[in-house]
Amino acid sequence: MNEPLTQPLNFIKRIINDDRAVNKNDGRVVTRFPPEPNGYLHIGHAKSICLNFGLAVEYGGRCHLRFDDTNPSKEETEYIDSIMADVRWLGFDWGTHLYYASDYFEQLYDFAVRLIQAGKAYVCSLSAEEIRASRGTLTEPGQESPYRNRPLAENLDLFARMRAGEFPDGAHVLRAKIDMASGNLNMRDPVSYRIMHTAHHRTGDAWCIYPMYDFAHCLSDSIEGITHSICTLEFEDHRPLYDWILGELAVACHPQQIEFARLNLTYTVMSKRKLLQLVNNGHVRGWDDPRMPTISGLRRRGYTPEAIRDFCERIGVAKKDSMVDMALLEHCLREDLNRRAPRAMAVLRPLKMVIENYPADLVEEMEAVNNPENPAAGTRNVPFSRVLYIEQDDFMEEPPKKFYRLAPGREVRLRYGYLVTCVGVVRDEETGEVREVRCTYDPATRGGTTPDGRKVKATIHWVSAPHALEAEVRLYDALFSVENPGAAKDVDFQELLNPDSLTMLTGCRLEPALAEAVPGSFYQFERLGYFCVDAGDSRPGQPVFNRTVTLRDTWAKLQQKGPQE
RNA sequence: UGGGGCGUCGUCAAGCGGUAAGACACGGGUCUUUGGAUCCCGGAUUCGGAGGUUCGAAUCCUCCCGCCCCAGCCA
Repeated sequence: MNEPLTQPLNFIKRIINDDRAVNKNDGRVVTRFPPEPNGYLHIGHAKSICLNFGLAVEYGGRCHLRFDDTNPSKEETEYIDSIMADVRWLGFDWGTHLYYASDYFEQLYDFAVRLIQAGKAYVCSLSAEEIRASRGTLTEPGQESPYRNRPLAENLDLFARMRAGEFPDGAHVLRAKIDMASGNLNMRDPVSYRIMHTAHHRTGDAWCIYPMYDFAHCLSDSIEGITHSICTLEFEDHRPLYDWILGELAVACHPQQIEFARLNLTYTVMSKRKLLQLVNNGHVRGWDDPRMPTISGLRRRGYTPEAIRDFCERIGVAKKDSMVDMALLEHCLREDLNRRAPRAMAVLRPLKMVIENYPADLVEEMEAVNNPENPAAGTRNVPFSRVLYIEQDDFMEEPPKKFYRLAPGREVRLRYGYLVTCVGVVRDEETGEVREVRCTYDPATRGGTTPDGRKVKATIHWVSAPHALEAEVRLYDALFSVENPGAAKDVDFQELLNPDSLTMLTGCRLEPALAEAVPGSFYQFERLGYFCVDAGDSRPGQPVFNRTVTLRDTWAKLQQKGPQE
């Protein structure tokens, strides 16, 4: 019996279902995630990871992790480690199926020799510039290389000597012999091997010739028995070449390449090149800066793998170029964190409150709910005393309409505390600024209850001043101030950075239990947002918090819409 | 002017000839010891445009328009 499908099928699942219906590949599904180890993974890669590993899980197949390490000049071991850590953190497992294209260099070389023997490849001794010049243009065909009809034996000899290291970089390349007049530039005798006297991070100097992507990728897929080779749209033009190579070599396994649209997110950039620039130019503090769309950045920011996977599920898979609203990612995060994050009280911008009729030497332990969404999370005690800190934003001397929080003469609830009424303020003698608010409390309202049933418009959070933990809190906002920084044609994207993407706050006052918060753990600071303990800069007993995402704040929203009367 | 793709609500995205799902965002309301969460309700008379086929078209055909990718010895 088939279970009713909750999600409509995307076009890739449709293809797979059709394949299985005719028992293609004996009904197996084998996918692969093939990163090049030349940078850190980002949320766009997460989409691909969720897709490939997700299909394997769903169809009872497997997904390989394969490093596409065919260009030693830009690849590093550091990236391999981070990529594996990120894929695991996202919750996926490649089991024993960890591969490297470089593991196939010998086989790939043999395939190249076979192609030469079949008269389908030749050693071309034109320079890179000459090859470019003879490639033609988008509308004009290219010119055939004078080396195109080199005798077979000479090709074999030259190719062997290329491998043997007899020639300097650039002296020769191996080219597939296809069609210099093809409308598809990838088919105009593409380069398959180049000479590169560069040590490889895994094979050392065993090789001085390295295969190009088009040659290595399809054959690596074939060697691994991949059934569905899923990649992004820009490789659509390469599919004829993918199929040509596998066809000419008549390999037993000929995977099907399927292309989908890569992820674009508003207010950020997604190209490794641009992300690298942000890192190198010091616009962020590294690949794992909490403002980066990298997996490591999102992790440090406090995103959960669950939220990212949910997001990848919701955005769907299609072929249309698209730009997904960052608000959706944040929504997925809030939904996950709302369910799981323990609540705590924290005052980011402290304003002192003195409760005039509360005994100076009294400290009460007030019971607070850890997570109203999850009764099993229990309760905790929070100390309450005569002097507290409240949020500056929660008090206004002359409250505008629709501001329901504390103001002179007004009564509000201190969450889990008491109802208090503002009876005055103390000003700075110099500046006239409000230094503290003076209140009286109603002893009958302990815990924030109202035995007489009276209503107050607002409930605000607070922290007992003598018990507070002082801490640093970092507030993050969008990295860029425009929706699509990558689209700007005449402005460098780095000029579009949001100057307020990071706000460092010191002297924040947190409820004392937070001193024990462990790095990486997350909390909801009531009424403010979700925060996590920074995994890099926190010290025992002295956590640094990152704001992961704000809570919806309708007052803040009203303010943005325009000044209120 | 070459080749390859794509165009359904502000943003994603179902729909596959039988009369436009859903999500986010947005607006309104309910509720509330987080102005959070929850819960309701509202929205495309129409599917890039124009023709055509059909009893019937977002779905089929024709033409047109727009957007994206390709001229690395990068992936």
